[in-house]
Amino acid sequence: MSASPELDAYDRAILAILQRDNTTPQRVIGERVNLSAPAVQRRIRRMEETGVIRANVALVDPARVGHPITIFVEVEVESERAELIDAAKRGFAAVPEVQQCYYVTGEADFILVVTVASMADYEALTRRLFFADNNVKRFRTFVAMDRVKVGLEVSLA
Amino acid sequence: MSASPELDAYDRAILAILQRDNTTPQRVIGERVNLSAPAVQRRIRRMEETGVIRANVALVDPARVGHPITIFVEVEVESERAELIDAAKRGFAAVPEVQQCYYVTGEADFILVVTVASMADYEALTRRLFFADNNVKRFRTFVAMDRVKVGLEVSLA
DNA sequence: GTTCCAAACGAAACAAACTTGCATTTCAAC
DNA sequence: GTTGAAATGCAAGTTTGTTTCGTTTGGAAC
Repeated sequence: MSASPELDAYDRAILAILQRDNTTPQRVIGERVNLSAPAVQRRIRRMEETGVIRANVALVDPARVGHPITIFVEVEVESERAELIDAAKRGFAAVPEVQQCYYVTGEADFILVVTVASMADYEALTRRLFFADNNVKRFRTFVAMDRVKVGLEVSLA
Repeated sequence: MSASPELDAYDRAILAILQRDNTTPQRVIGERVNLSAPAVQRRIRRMEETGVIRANVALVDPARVGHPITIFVEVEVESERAELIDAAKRGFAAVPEVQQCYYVTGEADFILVVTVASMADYEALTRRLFFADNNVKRFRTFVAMDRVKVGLEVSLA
């Protein structure tokens, strides 16, 4: 899971395809990158084992499963004592509505991406998550009007 | 792609599995949700056709492909004229390093998630993206120290 | 309660994709 | 050149995905 045996151009080409559609048959991938299907398969397996590929998932449209609202939250904490920060990380990560959580530098300490069914639900969430937590000094809310670009694709250029 | 024939408990159970691992065999899914493999298959295909499932992708660890730095950027524009906003959307979305882009309400107009190889690269990106654009009034940078929770999973509770 | 229809289901046959074993090739170090 | 480790392609074998088809289910109209 740790060794980084260096990715070559084949690996990158395969990743570029899988990042967009991991249902692409290995035979087709092989044709596009000029390798046989077994070679492709072995490279994929190796990248999965070494953690280059972290997961294979279906991307679901939040609006179609009852979460039409996406919200960004900047959270500022009172104390940055390590154990309090760790507790905050665990707390945020455990909430299903919190889709993403980052610990950041700058004018905020955490940035969260949240999906909810309604603003009322968001309001209830802020109560549970921020107002009930003594270590949260302040938070700022940004409601997404347009999800211009959504994904976790990484540039391989 | 538009009709919403309402998802039932089976569909949700299937989605919950696919959101975490879309390589799970249909038979296994069937066993877990109490359906036959063909039934599972038909439901998945329907959800793909109707857009509930937007894509099937491999999630790649950015650090392992040369992009160890994740950055949030709040962008504030001068004018919110529709055509300028649309131009900004297209411009941001076209940049490979811009992994996510949202048009938001609040103290900023856009929030970007960017992955880069180095701060020097980020500096170069800001030059191209913000300083060269007359409509960008100001931007704020938040560098991720810890990617506490990363994903696009949607709560189905 | 019965009839009818459309939608969804399961079992089995079928097709496609994945996986493994093995001989060959590649390439760098000697 | 020779050697050895690593990767490759081919072909066989296995698993998974897909289609067919007859049956069941769940309503709506009667």
